[in-house]
Amino acid sequence: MNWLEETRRELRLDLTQAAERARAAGEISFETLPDFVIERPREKAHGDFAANLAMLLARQAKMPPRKIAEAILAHLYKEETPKFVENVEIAGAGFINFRMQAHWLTDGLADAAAQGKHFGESDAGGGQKVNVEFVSANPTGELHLGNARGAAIGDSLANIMQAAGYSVTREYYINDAGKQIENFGLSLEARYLQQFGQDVPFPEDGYHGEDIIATVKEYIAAEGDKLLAAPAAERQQELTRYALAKKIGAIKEALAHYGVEYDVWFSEQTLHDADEVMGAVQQLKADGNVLEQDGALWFAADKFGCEKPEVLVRANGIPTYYAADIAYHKNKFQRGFTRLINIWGADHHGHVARLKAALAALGYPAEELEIILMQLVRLFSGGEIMRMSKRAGTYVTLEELLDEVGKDAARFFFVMRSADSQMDFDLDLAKSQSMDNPVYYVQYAHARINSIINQAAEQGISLADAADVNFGLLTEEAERDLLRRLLELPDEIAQAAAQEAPHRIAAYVMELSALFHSFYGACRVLGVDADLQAARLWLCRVTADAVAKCLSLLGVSAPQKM
RNA sequence: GCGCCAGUAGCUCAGCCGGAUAGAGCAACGGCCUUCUAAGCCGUGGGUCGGGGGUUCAAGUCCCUCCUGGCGCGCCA
Repeated sequence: MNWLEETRRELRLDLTQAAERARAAGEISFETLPDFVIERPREKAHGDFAANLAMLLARQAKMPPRKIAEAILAHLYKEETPKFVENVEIAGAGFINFRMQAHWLTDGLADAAAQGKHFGESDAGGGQKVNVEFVSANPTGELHLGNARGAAIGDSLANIMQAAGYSVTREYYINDAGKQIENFGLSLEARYLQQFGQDVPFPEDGYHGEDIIATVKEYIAAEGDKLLAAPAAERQQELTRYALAKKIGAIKEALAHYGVEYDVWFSEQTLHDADEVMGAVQQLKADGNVLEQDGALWFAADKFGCEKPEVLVRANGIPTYYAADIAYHKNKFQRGFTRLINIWGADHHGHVARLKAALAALGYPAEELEIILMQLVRLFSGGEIMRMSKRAGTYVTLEELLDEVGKDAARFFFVMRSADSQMDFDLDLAKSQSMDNPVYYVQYAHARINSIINQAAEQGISLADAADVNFGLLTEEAERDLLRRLLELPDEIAQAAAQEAPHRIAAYVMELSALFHSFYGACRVLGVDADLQAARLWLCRVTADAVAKCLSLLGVSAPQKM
């Protein structure tokens, strides 16, 4: 339970009771009390909390909202004394505004201080088992900017949901089966044979990258020419196995540099090996949801809200990626997850409806599969949009990005924007002016606070026991503005989790930092009256912890000094 | 043609279940370093929230329609 939530709960109860009494007294009439909100007004002049109850009752009660508000107020706090409410007034179109007593805010700081590093966390998620799958890039290549965005969003969302009381598993789906892997094997084989002087043709849509040649050379250095005599199928298989392990290792390493660690690396091949793909197809068939046409097997997706049927098994007998994906998501539900979140590039959105349709046909709650479609990252350089192309040298890998701007700036940059806004990534800007990244503004706030606390320690002043501190001494406007926003941290985290919107945390921590910088300019911490100093030191401590928590949720470091 | 996302200050973007006078950063201009980090603070200017209609006590937010940009609509993944 957090301070704001607790307060809102009490105010809601108070208002509900007052409205019931007003009805009992025959002053207003309504069937059921509407689901009103208690919000924090943007304008400080409107008090600490505002309720829209009277406006929502207007229709039922057939009275003007302000009259209703008056009737409710006539019964509010008549029989009991409120714990924190200073006064209540009617304003605007019929808002009921609550102004809290001064100590309500500072008691909130005491409450936060007592929670220590856990301040901000909640059990809003109720321990729900959530699977967050992100990046899942093709394991035959390197990670690029789009993957970097997906990784930042997915990992941060997982962190945030964990802090909000969900039980989160981070998962990477390895597409190590299917046509592109077959192609990969053929490419490797061709390069392998070419290394031994054989003039073999390179597959038409093979992997032309230099990295394939390098991988083959590494293999030869370690294992020699033993595959020359092997049957082609075995040769391809062995080279594929070796190269995939290398590639996946490199992907893991790049992600680790980016601060991303997965709980599960899920291999698509295992689904085929365990017959889960055909198993899912068979289940759809048994339920009469497939049809045969042109030699292929189709899922009747049109029976489940889609436009047309979709191919599950090709005429050549090989199941499609779609069939494997159905089996994969079925597998996730079977592992006990009750909520599935996937971060996908916007170019995959055509796949969403048919995947949900198939899961619904299999009897799973498709609405618990949430697919966050992340708009694509467009590379921008010299004022022009460029295609990501290896040949033109405009292909930017995650590792290169990390070398250029570093983990903190990269992750903050990507998680600052909401997933559904398109991003233009200006390479020149990222390289030349990374200091413009707001991440430094936030980190600077953390370093500044740390500096104050360190200096206090050097003067032999340590943080007092929070129970002994008179937080009521914090009366300056800058202190109270900071504190007011600080206490919203648990709400912000819970809301970012519920809305699956990690960018909200970035926005929040920027605001919190701005409020701290203002406070810093307006109030001295060290060298003031000892009791005031003790209270301000605590305000600093809790602020620093809140900033550090937000940054850590975003995968960004909180430096002690800058 | 159909579907998804976007259109908010000069630029990049926030804006939570509809709430009161639409915000931030950057850019521009003017101030503030002999006291805790100036990677900072304080102040000023800047808006038909793409256009039009509708619902509502209340619309940037919901509905309809049109315009513009991006991405999809494969027996690819």
